[in-house]
Amino acid sequence: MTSSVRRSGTKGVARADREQQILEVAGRVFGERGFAATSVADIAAAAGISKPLIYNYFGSKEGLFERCLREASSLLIGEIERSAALGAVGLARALATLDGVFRVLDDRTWPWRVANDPTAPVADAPGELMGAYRRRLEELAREGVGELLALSGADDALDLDAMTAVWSTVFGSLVTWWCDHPGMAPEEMSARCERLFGAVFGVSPDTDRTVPSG
Amino acid sequence: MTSSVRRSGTKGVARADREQQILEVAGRVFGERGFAATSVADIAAAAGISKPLIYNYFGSKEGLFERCLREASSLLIGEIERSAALGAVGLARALATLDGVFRVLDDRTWPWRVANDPTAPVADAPGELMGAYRRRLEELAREGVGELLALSGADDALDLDAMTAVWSTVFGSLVTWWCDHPGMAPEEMSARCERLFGAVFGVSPDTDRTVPSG
DNA sequence: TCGTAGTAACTTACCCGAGAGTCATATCGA
DNA sequence: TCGATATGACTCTCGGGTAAGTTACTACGA
Repeated sequence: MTSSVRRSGTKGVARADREQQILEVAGRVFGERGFAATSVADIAAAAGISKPLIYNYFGSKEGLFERCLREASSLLIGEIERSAALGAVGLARALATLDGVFRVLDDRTWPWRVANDPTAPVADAPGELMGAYRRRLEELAREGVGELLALSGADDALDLDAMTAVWSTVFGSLVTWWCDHPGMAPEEMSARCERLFGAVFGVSPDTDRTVPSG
Repeated sequence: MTSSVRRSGTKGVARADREQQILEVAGRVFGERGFAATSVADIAAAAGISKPLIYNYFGSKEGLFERCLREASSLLIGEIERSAALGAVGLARALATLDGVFRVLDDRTWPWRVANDPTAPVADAPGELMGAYRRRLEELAREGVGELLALSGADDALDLDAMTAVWSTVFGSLVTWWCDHPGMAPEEMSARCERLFGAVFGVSPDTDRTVPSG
């Protein structure tokens, strides 16, 4: 007579499957509480497995986080570069980028939260990855912002720098606001962004007024 | 013959003075590394005293942080309300508010960093304080944003909500960017903000175009 | 001008719990 | 029966918090 509760031993889950399952759960938990505030035991419990299994698969808490971060950043950067490659310019490009991000995060927002986790470790692999992710996004943002500033005749390097920082956080705050309102469809949020940009710039989005993306 | 290194016992510093000194040092360290990443021992070392003295004065790590946060939020909210009371409207009010914050933080930016520390505890007194600070700022921001949206005929409650979030982060990112560029004079940064707003809105600041503050 | 007692300021050396990480062992499918 | 999958029960370090003792300033009586 075997107990209904299996106490140890294989559960017949293949290594690759288990790995994916852990990554998905870990991403969700890291996304909710942040790296610093979640323990490996939390993740193990959420995944219905034991702590050593995680160490067996990922080596360390940082290693696990790094994998989540890698998935998150490649998902986001991939989407944003795809939107950029669409060829839209200015305001339209900004809206297309936002729309792409909303769609790719629909019903699975943890990649955004993980990629923007303020409690992520600064050193080692996660820190490098985070830095690379930020630099790439900033690069893309800088393009669009540069066009906008050039139009106004402003060519100060620090102005461009500051404006890029501002645009990045605008983009980020729209996505974060949407993440905090679960159940709102991507199209609905995209429409909202269009309205808001229209209200600020006083133009309709098909105008080729230059506005940053990314 | 007394040793040149005093090992324990009073150093002749009055309680009130010591308290102020610890608060200033703690604010700086909390501001640099964030609440979660700084230990009480770090602060003690930076202040040149021992850990128990901090507990004697402030009861707990959270208690110490709460005092720093209290000072920071009252400084910032005080300044922002003062700017609001100046009576400027729209873009001019936004610029006046930014200018006030730059001036009050000049050469002492930790209050901003502490008040915006993403690793601050969410529960208990610090959490309450942080929440109150955020709500107050949001209230002020909502005023100006509401005017702007009303102009465009947009009256959706969630639009207002999202736009308020965006404006708050724009404000925040300008201040944070400035904090990350030490040595830049408040007037210089204010001028920069004016240029940037001009580039975005395509208007000069004395236009009474409605734009949020706070 | 000296003890000397009282008190406020301060430190050393410790406790203790949380959480990262490890080891020996158990179970199962082929 | 062998190797892959899995776990219970540990160790160890870090950091918040404390108990108990040390030093110096002050007041005051002789």
